[in-house]
Amino acid sequence: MESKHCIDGIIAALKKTARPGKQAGERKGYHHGDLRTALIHAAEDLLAERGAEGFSLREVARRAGVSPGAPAHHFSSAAGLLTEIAISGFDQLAADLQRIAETDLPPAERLQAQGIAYVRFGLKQPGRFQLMFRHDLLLPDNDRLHAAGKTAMKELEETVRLYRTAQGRPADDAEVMRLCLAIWSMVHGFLQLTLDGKFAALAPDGSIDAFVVSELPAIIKATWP
Amino acid sequence: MESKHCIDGIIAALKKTARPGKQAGERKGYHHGDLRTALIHAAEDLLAERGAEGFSLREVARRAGVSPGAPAHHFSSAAGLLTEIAISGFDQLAADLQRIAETDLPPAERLQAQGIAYVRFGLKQPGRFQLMFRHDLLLPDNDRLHAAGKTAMKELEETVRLYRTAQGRPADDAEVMRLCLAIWSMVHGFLQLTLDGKFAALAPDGSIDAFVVSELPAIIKATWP
DNA sequence: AGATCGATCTGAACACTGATAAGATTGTCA
DNA sequence: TGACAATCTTATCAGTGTTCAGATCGATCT
Repeated sequence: MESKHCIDGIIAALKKTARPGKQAGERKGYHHGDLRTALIHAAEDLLAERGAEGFSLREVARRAGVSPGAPAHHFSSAAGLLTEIAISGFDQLAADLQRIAETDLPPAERLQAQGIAYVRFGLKQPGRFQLMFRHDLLLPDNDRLHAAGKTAMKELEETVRLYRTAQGRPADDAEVMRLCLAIWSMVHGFLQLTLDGKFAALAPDGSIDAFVVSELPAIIKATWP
Repeated sequence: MESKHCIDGIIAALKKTARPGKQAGERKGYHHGDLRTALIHAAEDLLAERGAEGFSLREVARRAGVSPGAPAHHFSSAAGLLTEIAISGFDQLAADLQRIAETDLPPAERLQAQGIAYVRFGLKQPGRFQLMFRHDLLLPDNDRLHAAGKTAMKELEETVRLYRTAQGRPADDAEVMRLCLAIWSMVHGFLQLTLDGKFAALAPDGSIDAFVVSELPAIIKATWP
């Protein structure tokens, strides 16, 4: 009995890490085995390929080799599936920011690095990033989603507090919040405008990402030296 | 002959300003008379009610009292109609910014006022604003759209140039561009995050607009004094 | 071991969407 | 008046998310 349960756990873990089922038709029988995570993986792939607007729940089911009605047994709706992906996106973002917070860089450089990391995150995963800020595609009032978003922002908040105190300026909650909103807004807007192609004319050779990554540090450092 | 054409012009002008056809069934006969502008008005109303995601070309046709296929004779596609609305949005935004540029405020206050005007524009017309930055819903490579966007940004650019020279700091093209990107990114990101509800937790009494309008000036002035 | 039962998936609906094409209608112009 | 081009209707197509009765399967209980 006990050994059986143990083996089941190992098998389930192997299935998750091995990422099977990406090819349709790999299924053993009527039951998929781990459809929930297979759907999430398929959705992440689709999001990476076509962006948030090219997403389609039926296409995800198709890629998982399953009928259009199958996802309903694992997610309340398309928004439910997308919400999971948005949550893991905020988790990844928080991890990226935390990695910088744990360095021994001076506060100013730490702040700048976090801003750059925010933009890099969005450039690497445009579809996922834009999804994270499309509340019309996500479940409203989802506690885990809100919590994940706040966790990511806490990373920035702590850095801002250090930055202010290192500057010898007041670091009360109101001042910290204002600077948080300021830098978050700037990197977020910069990223959104980039992803929407509004800076296309500024990059002569057509490589927007290169332009963005080269100009952004100068912009941030000029604003918050 | 000539008087007839003249009268036709007057009638057409009256129709445009009077905004008829908002109620379905007001049509005289088989032909609508001024369906193109009626569709634009209906689309603007729908956008104001349900936002960019609630938009539907069929619903617009329904509101104009016309069949689903009718819009195809006036716009190449749904994106064609939405592009017209985005263009007029950039025109309005440019006018708002220009109104401030024509005042005799000192450059710093002028810059701050333009940032605040940008956010106010988006708060007043959230659906239209978000549409303006959803290139997946608009016609790609539309010259008039790109031109309208650039015109709006020129208003900001001139103010930035004044601001830099008034500060006695270098105002070459590269520096002006960087500051333009910085302030545009911040107000744009601030607005996007607000409209996506990411600041909802910060406004205690639930009135986000009031919170935003009260905090934004402090944030901008703290960043660019 | 065998029956049962809940979880899982299918397949077919339903009500939508945007786009397209053939035909009906109308205004205009020669 | 007749012809023509612009305009609008109607029907159709392919696609979407969601729902639901029924098929299938794994696991659990007797």
